[in-house]
Amino acid sequence: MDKKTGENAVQDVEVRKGPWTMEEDLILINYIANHGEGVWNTLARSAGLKRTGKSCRLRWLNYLRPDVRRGNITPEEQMLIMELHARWGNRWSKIARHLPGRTDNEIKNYWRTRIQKQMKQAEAPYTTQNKYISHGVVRDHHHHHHDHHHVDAGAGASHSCGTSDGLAPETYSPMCLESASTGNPDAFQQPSSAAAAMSADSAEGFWSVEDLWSNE
DNA sequence: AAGCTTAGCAACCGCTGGTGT
DNA sequence: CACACCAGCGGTTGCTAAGCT
Repeated sequence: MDKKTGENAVQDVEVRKGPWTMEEDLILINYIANHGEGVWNTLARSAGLKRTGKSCRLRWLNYLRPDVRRGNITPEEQMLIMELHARWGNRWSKIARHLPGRTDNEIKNYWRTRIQKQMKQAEAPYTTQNKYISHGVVRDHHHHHHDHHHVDAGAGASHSCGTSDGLAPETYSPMCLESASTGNPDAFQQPSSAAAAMSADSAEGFWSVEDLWSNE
């Protein structure tokens, strides 16, 4: 009767779901800063987070990662997304690899909420055949060999963390410390330049809430 | 001014392929 | 060889904010 796959061990650890809190973010950030990422289930447990490894991974990759870039898709990026989507269909992660700092999730959301809508309105009444819709595109069969698990970041060295935007309201975005994205984005072991952003009491590489979210 | 609808986004879910035991 | 575990992908949902009537 127990199929506890380690991740779902609902025995004594109740698993949290839903939106992440600042505290949880901090725990995750600090843990990864000190121990590195990987083996997410173990990480979740060791860090003391009552989350699944999956959830931690997602949170980190899509949101907390220093080199992640959110909001304000530029027109150039939009063009690229449309182009790549026309070529590959819904291969979001593949597309994302060509947009430094962007995640598959964000591109997917962007596509669905904006581009798809735009096209629907533009393509309009007459055309019965949407030349753009992904249905017929490269849907060979369900194969996605995830080539690598790092985006080829490092190319986009100039991520200004979305602060230089005049557009989005910008939800709370913790990682607005200029990350050393030009190194190895994966490791993040020693937040060298980020360490500069830390205030005094974070001597041993522990970031406090004030360091990340300056609540005005 | 209040209620209702729509848009946007963060996060979850199920599934797949790869790898180690 | 079979089984178990892990990482990753893409689809989908649920919640909140914004816009509209």
